[in-house]
Amino acid sequence: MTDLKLFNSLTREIEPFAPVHKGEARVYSCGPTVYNYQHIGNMRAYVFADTLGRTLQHKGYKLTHVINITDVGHLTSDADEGEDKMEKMAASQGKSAWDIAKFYQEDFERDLGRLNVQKKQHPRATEFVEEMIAWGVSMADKHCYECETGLYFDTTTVADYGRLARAVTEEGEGRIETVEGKRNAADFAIWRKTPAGETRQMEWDSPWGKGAPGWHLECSVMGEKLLGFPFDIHTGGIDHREIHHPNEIAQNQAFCGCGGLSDAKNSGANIWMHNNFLVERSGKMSKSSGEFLRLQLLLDKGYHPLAYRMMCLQAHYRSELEFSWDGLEAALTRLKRMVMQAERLADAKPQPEAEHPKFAPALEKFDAAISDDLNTAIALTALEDTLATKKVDAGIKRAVVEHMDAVLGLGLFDLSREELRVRPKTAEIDEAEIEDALARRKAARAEKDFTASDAIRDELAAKGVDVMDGDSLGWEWKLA
RNA sequence: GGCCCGAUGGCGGAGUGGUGACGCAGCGGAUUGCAAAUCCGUGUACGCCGGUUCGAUUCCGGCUCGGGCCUCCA
Repeated sequence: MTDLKLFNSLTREIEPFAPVHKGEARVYSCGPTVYNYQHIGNMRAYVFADTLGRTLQHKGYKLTHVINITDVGHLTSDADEGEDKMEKMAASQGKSAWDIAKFYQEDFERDLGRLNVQKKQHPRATEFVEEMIAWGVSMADKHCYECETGLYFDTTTVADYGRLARAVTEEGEGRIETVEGKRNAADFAIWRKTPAGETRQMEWDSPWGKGAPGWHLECSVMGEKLLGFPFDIHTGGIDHREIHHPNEIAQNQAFCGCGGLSDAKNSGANIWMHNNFLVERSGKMSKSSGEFLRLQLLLDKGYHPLAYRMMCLQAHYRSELEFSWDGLEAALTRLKRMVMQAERLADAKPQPEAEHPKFAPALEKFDAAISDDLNTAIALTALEDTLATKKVDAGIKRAVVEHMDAVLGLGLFDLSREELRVRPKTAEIDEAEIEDALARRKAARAEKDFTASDAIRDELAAKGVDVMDGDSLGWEWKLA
C-alpha cells in the first residue's frame, strides 16, 4: 500500500501522514451549530471528514473521530456584541434554547446517517462548560484580560498568531468592529458575561461572572479532553481557516504553555485540513437568505441522499464544487448504474483472501488515488473499472468492490435500485395506482393493442412516471 | 482597501512538460411492437498575450474574467 499523504493547511503542503500514536488515528472535525437545519453545503464537510476517517481505517489505523455539536456560544456576529444563535432561534420559535439544540442535533444526525457517515462521537459544548472555565482560568494570567463584556484572549501573547490564515495583518483586521476595551482587533472572547440585569437561558457561573463560553474555546477543550494533545488531524470548512482555527490554535498554544514557541505540535493537531465550499451560481449557500438547500429537499424532489454523496466524491475536497440539479441528476444516474452492477454480485460470497491479477491494476489505482490527498474522483473510477471487469470470479470481484466501497462509503451492497427510486413529494399518484395502470397496460400489450398500451404509458408519463418494459424494475419516477 | 484562490469539451470534474481521466448529456449500435431502462462503441476542451523549452493545457510574467475571506457561515 502507498503511504497516505494529506494536504496540511498549516504548511500549505502535501505531507505524509505519521500518526501520533502508533496504529491509531485521532481526528477532530468542527461540527455544526445546532440553531437551524444544516444545508447540503454544510454536509459536504462531513462527507469529507467521513471519507478521511474511512481512508485512515483503510490504511489500518484504529480511528477515533469526534464531530462536536456547538449548542452554545456561537454569536450571530464575531464582534462579540451579537446575539447567541441558539437563543435567537429559540425566541423566534417560542421554544427553549435547549429544545432547539436537541431538535437540530437530531436532524443533523439523521442527515449524517442518510449520507452513510460512520458513527462518530458527538460531544456537546454545554457538556464541557466546566472544563472550558478551567481552561480559561489556566490561561487567564498570561494570555487574557478582562473587560466589561467578558474575558478576552490577547492574540499578541502567542507566537505566529494567524499563521494558518496567512492573512492576518494589522490592517487586515480593519473591518472587525471594535469592541470597547479590546486591546487588539483580532482578540476574541474566552468568556462572554451576561449583561447586567439580563438572564440567559444558557449561562453558567464563572470567575468572571455569569455568562457563557466563547465559541472558539469549546473546540480546544473538547479536542484536548477527548483526543489529547497533540492529536492527528483537525478538519473543518475552509471558512474556519481564517478565524476560528487560528483562534483555536492560539488557545492551544497558550494551554500548552508554549506561547513563546511556534512548533506545529503546539497547535493542538499535527495536520489541519479544510474542505472547500459547495457553491451555487446564485452565490454562496446561506442560511440567512431564508430558503436554503437541505438534504430533505433533495429527497422531496426525488433524489436519493447518496446521490449527493456521489456528487461530493466526484470532486476533490479542496476544490469548490458547483451544485446544480442537473449535476445531482448526473450523480444519481452514475450511482444507479453502479448499484445495478453491484446487484449482479448480490449472491456472490466475498472472498477477501483470494487474489486475482485482473484486479491488481484497479486496486493499485484505487490505493494510489486515495493516498494522494484523498483523490476520490479517481478512486471512484477504479471502483467502476472493477465493476466493469468481465469474466472473473464473482466472489473475488465482490470482495474488491467491498474493499473500495468501504472507503468511498456509497454502500453499494446495502442499496437497491428500487430504493434509489425516491418518490418525489409532489407526485400526484401512488404506488397502487401505478401498479394497476401497469397491469392494464400489460394486458393490452398481450393482446397487441399498442394504441391502448401507449395511451396508458402516456398517462403515466404525464404524472411523472416512466414506464420501462424490458426492465425488471418496471417503472421509475421521472424527475423534473 | 488588504489577503487568497480559480479559469479544462454541452454540463460537472480529475490530471499532466510530449500518446489530452472519468461521469452525465449527445451521437452510433445491440435490444424493443415503438419507446424506455440496460449493455457496447464514440466525437468535442485546457481564458488571452508574452517568456522558458526540442516541445506547455501543465512552469514563469502580464492581462481579462470569475470567486472567496477580512461580518455569522462547512
